[in-house]
Amino acid sequence: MTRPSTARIALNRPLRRLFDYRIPETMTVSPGQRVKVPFGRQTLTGLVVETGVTPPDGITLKPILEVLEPWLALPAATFQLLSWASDYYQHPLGECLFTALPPALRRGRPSQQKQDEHWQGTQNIAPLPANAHRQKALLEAIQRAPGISTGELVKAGFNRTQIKSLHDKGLIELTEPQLPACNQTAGTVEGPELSPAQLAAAKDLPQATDRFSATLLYGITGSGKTELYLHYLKQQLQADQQALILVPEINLTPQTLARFRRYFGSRIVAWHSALNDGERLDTWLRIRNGEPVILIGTRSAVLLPFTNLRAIIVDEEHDSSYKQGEGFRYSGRDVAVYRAHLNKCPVILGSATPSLESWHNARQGKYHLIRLEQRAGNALPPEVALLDIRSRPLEAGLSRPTLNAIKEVLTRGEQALVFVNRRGFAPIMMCFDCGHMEECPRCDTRLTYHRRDRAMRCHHCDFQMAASHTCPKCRSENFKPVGQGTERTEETLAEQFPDTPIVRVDRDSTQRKGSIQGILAKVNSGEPCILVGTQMLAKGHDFPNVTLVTVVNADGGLFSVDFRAPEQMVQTLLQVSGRAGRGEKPGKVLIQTCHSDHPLLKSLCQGNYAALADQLLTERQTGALPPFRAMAILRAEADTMQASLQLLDSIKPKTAANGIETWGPLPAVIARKADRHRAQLILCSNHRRQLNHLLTHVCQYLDQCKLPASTKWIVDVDPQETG
DNA sequence: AGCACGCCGACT
DNA sequence: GTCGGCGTGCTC
Repeated sequence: MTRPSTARIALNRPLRRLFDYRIPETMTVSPGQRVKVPFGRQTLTGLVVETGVTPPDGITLKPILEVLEPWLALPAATFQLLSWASDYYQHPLGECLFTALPPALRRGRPSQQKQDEHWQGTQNIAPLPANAHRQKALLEAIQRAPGISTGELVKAGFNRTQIKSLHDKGLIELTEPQLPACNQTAGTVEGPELSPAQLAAAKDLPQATDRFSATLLYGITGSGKTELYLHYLKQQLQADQQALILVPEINLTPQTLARFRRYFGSRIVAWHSALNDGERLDTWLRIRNGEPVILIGTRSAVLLPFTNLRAIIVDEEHDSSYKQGEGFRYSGRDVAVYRAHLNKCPVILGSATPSLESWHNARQGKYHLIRLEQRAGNALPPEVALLDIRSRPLEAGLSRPTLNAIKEVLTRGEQALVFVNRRGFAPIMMCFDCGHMEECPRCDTRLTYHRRDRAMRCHHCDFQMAASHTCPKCRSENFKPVGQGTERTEETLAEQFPDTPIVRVDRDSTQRKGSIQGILAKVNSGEPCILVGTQMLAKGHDFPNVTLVTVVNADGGLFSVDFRAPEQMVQTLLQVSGRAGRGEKPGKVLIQTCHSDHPLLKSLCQGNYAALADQLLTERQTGALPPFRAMAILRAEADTMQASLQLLDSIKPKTAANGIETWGPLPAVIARKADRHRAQLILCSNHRRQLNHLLTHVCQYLDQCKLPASTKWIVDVDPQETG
């Protein structure tokens, strides 16, 4: 067999092309290996994609300069996963591959903790010189223990020259490391105690097999999904196997980790955005070496180079933060399902409010559905009621009956939670004489008013200015904040309940690191208090003494331009409702709305997400929307709206072919952001394959278009936001 | 993305 | 006369 003399290399550049290089005769390279190559005038780190390729005509190949380490930076399975994702999400392969490397390996030198080479014998038989006793002994040692490392061989009295000599003769070859011995501390607890309902669900979870399976675990809030995950891993995961648990960023708290560590000790390893480069490299190498860890991580953990992954769990699978919103726009959840598929292992998607995508898959029988519809312990599901606030006087958004309900709870010595759904409802300054509202000079947005420092800020660029006391246009003094923010609600509540502590939880009040932990500790002391907050309060936290949840305004999601808005509204409201009555006391939820007869809100009161999801799916089917069709968005931004629209218009004719439907091009909902004019073209198809092919074609076309540097375009497959 | 080349305005 | 602005083009 002759050694290949050429290699195709991917670079960490936003280029939808690969570059071919000559492999010097003294060098061997394999796909997945890191190399150093000349590129123009610079020297870059590249990843080998393929060897033995035929380079394009008329190009003289430059040589690969160096192989950075003998082992594969991306093992075959991970490499395959990323190649698929690159194609599916239409993002350049080089950038996809490099996002799966820790920052320390993305450029520059080989890792400091240089990994040992591991050896095994080959099929080749070649005579060794009669006097080569040491080489003969070395070969035997390697054949006795395939996977033995250079370091171990040196310790056994061999030297590197002897190893190199056998390698050059083709008698030994590089191989994967053996699994390292576990020197891990075990958990202190055997396994979680399960309720009868949990036990029944546990029996229904997939058995450890070498087959792909996808399971949707639909478990209402407080039903104890985490215990099920723990139980499952205890039962099914063998001591030498790896598992992955994906969680949304804000759920990855020290408490979550501690809970898992009680059962699995140091086998639990965390992966999240707060790790530094050293910790990243360390964890990455442990995974790469096949250490049998159980990794709990956020979105990007799904791209880690597991070599023995036998189970994947995606918690809160409906959470929109699984979709990356920029660059390589992958969905951690969807990549996880594909990874399980490639890997032939089970994946479990868990949620109290499953995404319509997963719900649809379950209804179609693609996913196995497990229902867990009983709360653990004695907790009862909360009672949900609508409160129509049309023609009712409001105090900073709160009606009299709502305030009375809060008062009642406080007198019983319990706690209340006031949820402000701020989305699209930020406080703005308005003149009550001329109607003037302050706008951002660089964006098509209103400035929002921040009372704390009397500043007007744009939430879409970095613009800010001092707030004025009088209308800048007509000089009227009748210039006041309108709309609902957490600050105003907090203020009003403080007036109404002067003797009760008010705890505000939102991005501003939790900016100081760790302050949320302090806040939550205070709440869990159980003293009567009122919690005021945004989305952050809806997720995962357990407040045993909260017995009343009020939603200031539920109507934001009912009439939005975004087709996902109703789904997200229902999910958020149910998640926040789940905060009520998690202890012994029953909980109550009061939702203020101007549309108490809206069918979606009426169903919400039944507390039955399954019925709601069915209802929402019917609407999606009628509208021929995802998950019934595949969707992608082509977005453009330029110095003028005309340039953006023109670019998209030039694409539209190319989509006419076979079953691709397009909407637009239309200016984005926020048409101008930081003085850039934005537009989009929505593409839909009944056949994902067809849409994918079209997108490949469109990207190819746009790549070769000579566009002005200021005009940018991107593709978003399975978009989360349609604005 | 970098990085160089290239062609027009305000400085020694 | 040059230093340097960022538009455009190329990287195996």
